[in-house]
Amino acid sequence: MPLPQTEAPGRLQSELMSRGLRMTHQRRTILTVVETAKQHLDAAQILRQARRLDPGIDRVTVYRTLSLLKRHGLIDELDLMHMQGEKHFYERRPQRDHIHMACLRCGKIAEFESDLFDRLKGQIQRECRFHIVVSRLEVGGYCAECRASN
Amino acid sequence: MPLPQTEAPGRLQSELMSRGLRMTHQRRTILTVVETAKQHLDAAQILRQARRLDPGIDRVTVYRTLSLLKRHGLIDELDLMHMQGEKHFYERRPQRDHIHMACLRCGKIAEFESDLFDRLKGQIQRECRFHIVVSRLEVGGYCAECRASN
DNA sequence: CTTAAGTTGAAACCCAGTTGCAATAGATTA
DNA sequence: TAATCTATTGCAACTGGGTTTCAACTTAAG
Ligand SMILES: [Mn+2]
Ligand SMILES: [Mn+2]
Ligand SMILES: [Zn+2]
Ligand SMILES: [Zn+2]
Repeated sequence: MPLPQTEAPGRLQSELMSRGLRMTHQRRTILTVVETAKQHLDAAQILRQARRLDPGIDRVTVYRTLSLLKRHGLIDELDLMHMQGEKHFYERRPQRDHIHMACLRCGKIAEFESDLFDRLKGQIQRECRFHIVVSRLEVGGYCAECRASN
Repeated sequence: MPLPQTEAPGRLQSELMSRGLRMTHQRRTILTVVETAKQHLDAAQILRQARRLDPGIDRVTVYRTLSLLKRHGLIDELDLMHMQGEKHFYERRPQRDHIHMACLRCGKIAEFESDLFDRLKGQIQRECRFHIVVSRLEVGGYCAECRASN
């Protein structure tokens, strides 16, 4: 069952519309999936979720929409240490960047915001005269639980 | 022409041998390539270089050796923002971690060591009780030259 | 030298992501 | 509202980076 077009646009959607991009039914669906995701989703998961709202949607449209969102800086692409396969994960770009920690034993992903991280980016921009558009800090290791139960 | 086996072993090589791993001719060749690389190389580049020393070497052996080195923490795997294709790049793990900056316009890769980065990792280990095994900070943006000539 | 386990190359395979193209659907204009 | 123009879509074929399988071959130990 297609989404009603009366649906209130989310932030991603209004962001794209304000940039003069065509708002298609498929895009609206994919944006909704990304916007309401509770964890980091890969392209296949996004496709599956999107198909529950609009069964006709094709995976190529998911990939195209993800690149569009990436190009516009509205989502971030993550590797999450490529713990199984080479796929990438996506999340709405947050107001403030965060770090991703991937446990190499249990696979759990944790997030962490840090003032030190913000300062580090500031240092890079100043000392390297490098204008940062996107940044990704991912660490792999062992979480507290996995270290305990060992 | 195969490398003479009298060749003095590099750090990677002696590290692997000290861990009781079999030192084959192919591994020696690949280790030499990685060890003497002047830039970040992807698997295909490593294969090409290795074949110049030992033409019979197969790409599957390159991939297997790279995973071996990764598993032993002797090399780091980088995305470098996946600026063309989905390939990965490799470098010998340095004594001190560094940050990679990829210019989205000219493609240049710069490296940067920072005390703030070391402190940030310390903070993560302490405050998140997360034992870091590997860390990767990559930023994409615009280098000084590209910002000037625009 | 013999032996046993680890490693190799070749070929087939896998999977995430991309490309080409004709049909379709947004947005704009009249 | 209808015509128009152009961006977007779905499908199918394709690409590229990396992996699996397995028989033949090395390596290191004894
Ligand atoms: Mn990657
Ligand atoms: Mn996140
Ligand atoms: Zn864990
Ligand atoms: Zn540049």
